[in-house]
Amino acid sequence: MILKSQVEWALHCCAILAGLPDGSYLSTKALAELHGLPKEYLSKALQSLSQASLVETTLGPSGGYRLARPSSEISFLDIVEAVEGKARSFTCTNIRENNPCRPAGYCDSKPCAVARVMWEADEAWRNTLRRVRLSDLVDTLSEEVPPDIWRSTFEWVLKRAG
Amino acid sequence: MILKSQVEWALHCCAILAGLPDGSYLSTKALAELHGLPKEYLSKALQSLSQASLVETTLGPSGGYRLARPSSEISFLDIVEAVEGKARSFTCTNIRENNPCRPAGYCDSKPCAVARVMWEADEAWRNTLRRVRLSDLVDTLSEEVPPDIWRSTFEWVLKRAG
DNA sequence: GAATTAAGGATATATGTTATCCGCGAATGG
DNA sequence: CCATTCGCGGATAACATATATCCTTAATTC
Ligand code: FES
Ligand code: FES
Repeated sequence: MILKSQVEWALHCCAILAGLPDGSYLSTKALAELHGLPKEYLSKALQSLSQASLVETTLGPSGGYRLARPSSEISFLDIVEAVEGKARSFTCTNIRENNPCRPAGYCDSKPCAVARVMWEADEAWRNTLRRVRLSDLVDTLSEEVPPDIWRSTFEWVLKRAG
Repeated sequence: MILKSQVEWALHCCAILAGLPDGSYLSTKALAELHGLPKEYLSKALQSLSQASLVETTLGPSGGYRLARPSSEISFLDIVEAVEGKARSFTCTNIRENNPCRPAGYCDSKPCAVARVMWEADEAWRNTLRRVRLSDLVDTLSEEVPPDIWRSTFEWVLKRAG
């Protein structure tokens, strides 16, 4: 069980978009250069964010992406699910139905106890991600990233934002 | 992010092994028939359990698998990690190092804030699985599975256990 | 009109999952 | 001793998914 690397990309890109001034956009090209990522493939991740209505886009020169909502109203889970999908990590294939001792046509009243535990763990994972807002991440980063790097990064970004 | 189907298989097999009388073994063949699974491939999952020292094996006719510890001392996490591996679901590829605004040779003091949140969620998932014991599963199943199916299943199993 | 952009389709490659087959050595039962 | 039954590990193939690139289209800017 491994998450796509696109998850890391999308989270970092959203953190950058959260720091943009209102009304300006940042292009895939800039985000790819900033993070050293393949532009074409990063574009797929950003499209996922767009389809999930987490970001808005505009075309043409000075076009690109911006957040569709304030960063305090976007959770880690929103971003992770946009890229990774909302499907649960554990899928029950109902192997209990193959038990040869079962009467034919017997129908279970509940989902399997095994699956319920696995789904509970999945929910715990999602709840953790649900509780962390994008704005929390930006707060943490602005504390931890050395001020000169933080500043020069946003100068770099603003130079390319439309 | 999706778990292997072997996880479902291993958990169900362990639940059966937990119901075996002391000292007896159950073969891959029996476990595969009981759950309608490909014998050869299920064998790989059981080998993983064996390598993790969750089960003990013996060879020859009347050989097979049994739990290496009481079911109250085996957690869901033990079983899931045996099959799925202990690696975290999120791997940080350090894309922050590619920031062109970074001074060359700058070294981060902490893991990235993004990764820390993802790892925290991973821990929440593992903690949920850690808290559930195999014996808890057996208790739940013995309550929920209709008594006649439960009984005939173990008759079926005992007939094949060595 | 020329340049730039996001979007989406097609395609290729790498990796991981699922599955099967085989041979080995150990244990059992006759 | 011998045939059978096992777990174990290696090799291999089929299939799905993740990663990556390329191309076309339509919208936007200047
Ligand atoms: S049958 Fe699917 S988890 Fe039990
Ligand atoms: S650099 Fe890997 S999660 Fe931030």
